[in-house]
Amino acid sequence: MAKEYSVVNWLPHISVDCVIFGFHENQLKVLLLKFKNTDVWSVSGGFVKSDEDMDQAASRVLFERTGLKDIYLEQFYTFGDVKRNQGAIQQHAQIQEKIGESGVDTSFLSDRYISIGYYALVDFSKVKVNLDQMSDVFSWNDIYDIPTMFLDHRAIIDKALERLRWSLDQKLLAFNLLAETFTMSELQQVYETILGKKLVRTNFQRKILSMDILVRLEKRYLGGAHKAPYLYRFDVKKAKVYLSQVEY
Amino acid sequence: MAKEYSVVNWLPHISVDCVIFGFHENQLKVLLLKFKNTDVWSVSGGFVKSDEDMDQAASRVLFERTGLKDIYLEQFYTFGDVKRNQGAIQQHAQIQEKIGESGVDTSFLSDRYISIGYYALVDFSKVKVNLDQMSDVFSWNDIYDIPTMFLDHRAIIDKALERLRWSLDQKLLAFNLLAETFTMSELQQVYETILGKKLVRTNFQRKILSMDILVRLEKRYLGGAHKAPYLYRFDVKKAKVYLSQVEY
DNA sequence: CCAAAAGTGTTGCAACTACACCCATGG
DNA sequence: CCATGGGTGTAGTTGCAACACTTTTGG
Repeated sequence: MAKEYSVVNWLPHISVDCVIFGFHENQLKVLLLKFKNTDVWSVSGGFVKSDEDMDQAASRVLFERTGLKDIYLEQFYTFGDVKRNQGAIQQHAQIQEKIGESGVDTSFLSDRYISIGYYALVDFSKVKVNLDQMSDVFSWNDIYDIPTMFLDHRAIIDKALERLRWSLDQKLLAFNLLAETFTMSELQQVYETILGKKLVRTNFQRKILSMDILVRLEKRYLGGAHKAPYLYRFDVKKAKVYLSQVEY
Repeated sequence: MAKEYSVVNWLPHISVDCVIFGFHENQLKVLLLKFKNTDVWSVSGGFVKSDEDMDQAASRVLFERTGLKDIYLEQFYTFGDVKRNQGAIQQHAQIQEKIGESGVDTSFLSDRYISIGYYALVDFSKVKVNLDQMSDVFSWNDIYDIPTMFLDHRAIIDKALERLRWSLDQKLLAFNLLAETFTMSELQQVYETILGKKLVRTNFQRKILSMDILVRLEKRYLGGAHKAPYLYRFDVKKAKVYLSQVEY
């Protein structure tokens, strides 16, 4: 009772899972957390406060994990099977035992949860990862190399990726994974790693430039013995014009 | 306590809203219910049992409302703003008062709910609508003529329609809105009403027939003073072959 | 000089659009 | 006969894929 004034009211049986994508070393990566003393990984999850929009809850989870605000977030699917955790009963027991040792209350792990899935696109270089209470390690995993995941988190990642591929061109999402300025070949590599296939440079360049959504800046000098590439910046206003012109 | 053995356990703060589409009089219709003694309409909603998958809950809601099973259902979005009901406080008060008169407990109307949105595609001629406790009238409304809706149900319908347009070709959904057999021009009208634009008959016909997903049956004789149209049946097996052949 | 970067040109394919036009047929 | 249904042909367009080729330039 003494602490009641500070008790946060969480909506029961509802969670938010946030698949965080980043681009690094020419590959698309997902941020994963490992439960303490186990080999089980998970995406970043959280709960929803009773006075909080779901989108806000997802933003909060993302902020807690990465320190970033104003990040691209998209809700993609809600996972609500009773047996989402089927085949993971042992996983539960193992995790509860291992984490329980550190004094964290893990009883919620065996409750039924309906989880609203979001994915986030972040500038890898800006992320400062904070672990949660139950995790001791984090990792940026290549999307084609996902380890054993908690519950149905593998399916959640797959569905997120499917939707990301989908929205990539429709919403010009690739730029959310890059720094402020980038070269054309970096952009092409983002496309290639997300779509999982090689693209022809000349055609890709033509396509992107014809959208008229980029501003070309000075060149990037790295001291290589060759011509320096141009840097580009994504122009939000131009992008809006472009997106509004695309028919539907 | 005497009734405790039969009490169903519902997940709190979670609801399922089901947008039911049908095709009638050459138009795409949505099934709406009107709250007793009010002018406020809603789509078909329900709650989720604690031992029930979300998809099952949606199927159950659909069955209760239409008497139909094994119907195409697709989850399309989850609505979770705290103020989903903003601007509808008066709506609440009005509805609670009006419906309260008939002895139905409506206290849940003012709770916060996270609603998982599904849409269903039904054969209009097979539906036998059952009202729920709170409604006294139902109506199949043209999608371009939606009345004042409960809470954010207008936004829910719009989002469902957007997704339906989207999945129409990808998943060959049009056939779910037609009877077992249908003519080519009926099919074309389904496409036209969903997409909201006229299509050129010859091109449409070529496109559909080239998919090789239909079986042509005998002609339909209605006694008109002109050539009778062919009837077609959708062939599920052929459709699967077609969909698996379409690249991505 | 030379390797990387940037850009142009062209060819061919596939899909779609818009029409013109023809044949079939029920009553 | 004739209104409706069913189908073919085709010309123009667009977008994209593939690839050859040229030009630029940092060090």
